[in-house]
Amino acid sequence: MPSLAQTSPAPSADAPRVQHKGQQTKAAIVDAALGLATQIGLEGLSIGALAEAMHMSKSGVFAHFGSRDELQMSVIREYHTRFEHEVFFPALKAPRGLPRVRQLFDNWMQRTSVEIDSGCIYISGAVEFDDRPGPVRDALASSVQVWLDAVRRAIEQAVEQGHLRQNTDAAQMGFEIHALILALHYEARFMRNPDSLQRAVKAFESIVARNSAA
Amino acid sequence: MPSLAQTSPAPSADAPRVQHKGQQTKAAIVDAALGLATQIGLEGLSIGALAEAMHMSKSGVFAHFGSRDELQMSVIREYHTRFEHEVFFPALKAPRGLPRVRQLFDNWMQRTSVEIDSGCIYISGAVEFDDRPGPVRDALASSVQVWLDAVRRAIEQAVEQGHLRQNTDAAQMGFEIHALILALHYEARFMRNPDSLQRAVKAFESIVARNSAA
DNA sequence: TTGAAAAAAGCACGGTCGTTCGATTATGAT
DNA sequence: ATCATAATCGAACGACCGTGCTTTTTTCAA
Repeated sequence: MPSLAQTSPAPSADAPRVQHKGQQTKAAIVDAALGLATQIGLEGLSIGALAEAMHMSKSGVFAHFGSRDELQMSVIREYHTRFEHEVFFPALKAPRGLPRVRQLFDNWMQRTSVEIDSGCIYISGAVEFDDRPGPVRDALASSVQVWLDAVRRAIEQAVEQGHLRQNTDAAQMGFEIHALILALHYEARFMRNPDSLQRAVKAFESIVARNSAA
Repeated sequence: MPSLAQTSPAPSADAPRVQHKGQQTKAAIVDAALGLATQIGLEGLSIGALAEAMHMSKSGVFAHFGSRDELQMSVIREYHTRFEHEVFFPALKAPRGLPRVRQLFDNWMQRTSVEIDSGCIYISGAVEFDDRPGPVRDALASSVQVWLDAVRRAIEQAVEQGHLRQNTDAAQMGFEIHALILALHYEARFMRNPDSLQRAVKAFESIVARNSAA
């Protein structure tokens, strides 16, 4: 489920015409599952704990997915969608070019800051599945790749607009920005270092300055 | 178990005079446990699987540690020691200042590159324990902190030596270098992007250049 | 070579896991 | 209101988990 709209924000035609009871319940389960997964990871997410949180039986929850893999992938899809709506789409309102790159990073960092308390499944999932082949890993990796590509495209546009130096390596700059997000998450969430946010901001400005057009 | 020698490489006086059978076995278990933990994480490490790998009974393995926590902490201590010997101590042979900072980063990156196949428990552990208080988390966090502090000290020395600008923010530079390692691990190991290593090298050079004395 | 101490094994326990299946209840179109 | 269908439950399964106990085997010094 790529999206992160190369062209348009997509009509999100997932929802059926009339919401049957089952679909509402399933949506509620996925919502609760996402909440659990951000805290204890996709691997730590158990059907039993999820059922308890939902005040349902294990088998009642299970029936909506048919397998644990499907449950995990549903969570990933939901996370993808929310990431789009909280980070990507709002940044499209900023003018194409450097302003939009800044807005993307700001939103991304903002979300990561919130996730200092809740956790980010793009980061925890990468660690949990980096050695475990299968459909869940694939879904996670492709979801992340779609987002990283979107960031790189925004940087390329900033070059085209003349905001960044003509010889800017967009993929390189994307790598360095991604690095800052990972360090922010690591040092703030795990090491409990409160300076991390301003460290990330400062480093971002250095990167922009270095690649800025004269 | 800090070390990462503020002053001297420490005589490592852990080993008893005469190695009794038990200690040899325990060392072999910890070695195998570290191998398992780097692949499937400290949380994924199970006593049953470890016993099977050692061709021992579960209770035979268990008796050496008394609890799973102790097993995990033993693994962390072992990793700490190896990290010291593979990354930190060798870099001390480089002259104090920028050369040593470069050597530290090179060794660190080298190790991370190897860990693209095996995994790094400082990274996976951070994700697994960022929300789980307890002695294991504490051991892990303090072990990481000791290393990050050592990197920062090396940068400070490079400032003192006049290799880096006088107003260099050593903690900031340490943050940015750490970020590159995290991104290298993420993009190479999880995203399977082969360009990651040179991306990290290039970014490191940018950081050094920006902070270099005129 | 003996014998105490250390190490390892064997077995069982309560618990949680994902999953299956048959029975039961709730839903919603006719 | 009827009734097929969808949703949920309850119980059970085999597997694995960490851990505690008791017994057997191995080690090593006297």
